[in-house]
Amino acid sequence: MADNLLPSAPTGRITIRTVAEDAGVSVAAVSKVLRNAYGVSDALRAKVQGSIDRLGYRPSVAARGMRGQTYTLGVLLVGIDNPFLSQVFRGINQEASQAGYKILMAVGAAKMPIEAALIEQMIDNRMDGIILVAAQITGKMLETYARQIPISIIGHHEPSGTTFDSVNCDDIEGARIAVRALVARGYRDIGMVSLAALKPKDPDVMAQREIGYRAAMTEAGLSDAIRVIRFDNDDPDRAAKQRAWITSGTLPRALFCWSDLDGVPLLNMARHSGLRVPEDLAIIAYDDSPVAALPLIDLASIDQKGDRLGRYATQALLSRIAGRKVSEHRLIEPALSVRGSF
Amino acid sequence: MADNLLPSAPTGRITIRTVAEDAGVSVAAVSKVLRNAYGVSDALRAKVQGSIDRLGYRPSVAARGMRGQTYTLGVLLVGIDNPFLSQVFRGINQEASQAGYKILMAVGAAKMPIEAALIEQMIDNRMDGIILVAAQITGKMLETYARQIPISIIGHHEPSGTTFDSVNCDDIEGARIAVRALVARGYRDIGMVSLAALKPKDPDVMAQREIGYRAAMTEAGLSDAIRVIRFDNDDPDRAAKQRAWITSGTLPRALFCWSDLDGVPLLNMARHSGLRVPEDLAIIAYDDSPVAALPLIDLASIDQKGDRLGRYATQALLSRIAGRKVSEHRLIEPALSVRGSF
DNA sequence: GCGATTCTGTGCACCGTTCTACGTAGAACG
DNA sequence: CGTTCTACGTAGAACGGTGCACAGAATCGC
Repeated sequence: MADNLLPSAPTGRITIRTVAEDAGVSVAAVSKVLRNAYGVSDALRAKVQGSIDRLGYRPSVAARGMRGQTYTLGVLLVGIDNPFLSQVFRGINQEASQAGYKILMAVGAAKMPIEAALIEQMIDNRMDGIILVAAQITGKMLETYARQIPISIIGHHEPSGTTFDSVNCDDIEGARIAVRALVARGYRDIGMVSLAALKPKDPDVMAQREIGYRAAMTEAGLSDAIRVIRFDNDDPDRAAKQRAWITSGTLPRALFCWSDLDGVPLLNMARHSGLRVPEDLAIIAYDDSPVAALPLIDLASIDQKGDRLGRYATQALLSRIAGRKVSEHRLIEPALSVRGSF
Repeated sequence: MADNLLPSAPTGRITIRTVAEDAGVSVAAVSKVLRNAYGVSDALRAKVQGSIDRLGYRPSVAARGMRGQTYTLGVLLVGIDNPFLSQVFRGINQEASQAGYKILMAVGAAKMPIEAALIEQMIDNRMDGIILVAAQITGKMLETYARQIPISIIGHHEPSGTTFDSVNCDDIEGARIAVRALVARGYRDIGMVSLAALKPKDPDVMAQREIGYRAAMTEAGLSDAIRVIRFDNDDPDRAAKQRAWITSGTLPRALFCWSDLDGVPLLNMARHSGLRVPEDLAIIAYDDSPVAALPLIDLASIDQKGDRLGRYATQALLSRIAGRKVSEHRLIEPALSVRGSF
């Protein structure tokens, strides 16, 4: 069909060869300067650097990727519309750029096959390492990929993993903090709002928060009041079902919600349907997103310290790339942002 | 038995050579199958495809990038925490994956030098094309980059540009719609909240919205009431200044706000400080983000149809990659999401 | 029946780097 | 003054694909 291949290359690309010629040295010498490799005199370095600057040369990542490093990290996010993720991303970006690494990211829609394809894409693109943020990918596939490329993961509790590193906020403790705070205010009938999980996997942050919730309830002698309400993330009638539940009259007195993503809408529905928060319904959610902090919302929430998660995960990845062989699993402490919703 | 006489190490990565050996054909033949190139019989294609599937072969993007296409598009977003952008991204993703293209994205923090560096990075990474979303980059640099790589841009009004394509929501019209809606309800004293711009550039969406605001006010015979209030995006005391303004008693009766990003907080501050919306202050903002639709917020907003912007921009980019030479500048119509805030 | 014209598949020269192995000049050594 | 070090620089083979030029087989036209 379209064989009108017009070679629109007016100016030949500036390659390492152009630079070498310009500086009157060998290609290998330029490469050495580029990589700060051993065996370059100051005179040669200056000469080459001069040519590089003058010509505005930039090495081709593609060509680099065929033999050496690309100095690029891949970041796989579950979604793009979650403000918690943007905190994490900020942390990653900061740490990576400081170390002279570039970031390319992809968005995985919380579906395993899509995530797998994206990870493979990153491997194909010869990234030096990958950071997975709250990915759905399971332990087995994770191990497989981690053998092919350094991986650092956020939001996946699997401290037994040996081929990858992880950084997490202590989700069990986060849930505990929330429940304890509610108990301290005198609430007894405390339910938890979670996602539907066909097979709740331990590594999942959600599972951890449920564990924390149950533990804290039991510790407070409230094991009889334990109640987990689930809303399927893929359900098209999700909002309607939440609304129906809020107005059903069967609500617990207080709610611990897995995320602001549900917490904010639930609080909205409650107030809108005439319930007073916290007088009729107390809520503490998770993620401490900016929306939760709005005066009209004023939703208490557990702060996961996303930027710190991002920074630590990047540090771990870089040290793994640098050669570390043993895996590292770090846990940071969450905190409650107290607001008027409980 | 099958001792490998050829240098293809059994342990090494599965390359095009491995596949060729396995299928008993030449490397060139495999490459042809990969690229759907001309001159391949069905028999050969089937044989090669079989080997590819069996071996789980995936071509190296880096190697491809050195000669041919990478089938990867770069997306540069201004930020990650803006819900409007996630709509756009969804549209891009949908259209690109349908055409067999992969997406890699980067985030530019609305700073020109950072954006420039990221664009260069994408060129270095041999992306087939780039989509810029609401980038700050100016016309001149844009032209320069567009000569090196196909570029399609969203949120940048410059229909005179010949080297790149653009897709925009009609921002002048969007502002007009908002002002007209306010006028129709009887409001006269209508102010606009905008960003601080040292030198307001025409291509900027903000400038366009201001033009629309002024035009609509003039058309309604309200040119005397024209009033633009600016808040610098980089000001650390931004929130405090907004709060001070809201409580200053010098507010206009109605507000057209450049984005929900400011509209939602302003509405919050207003209600929180005792003002009734819309009885004391009417507001229409821009972007129609999910937060605006929350019952407790209920903020009227101009819908930019982000996913359609994303889809069109991707289509334009792909057709440009396919060989189109003349540039294409498309404009789509915004719409008002009516809510209780005015 | 024979040259001309498709149709298929192959060989090989790239693409722009990195990296190993090696050559060479000058300094240090005995 | 010859020999060994050391430091610097170079040549050339990868890396994993693409795509041009071409050869051999099959089909066609007359």
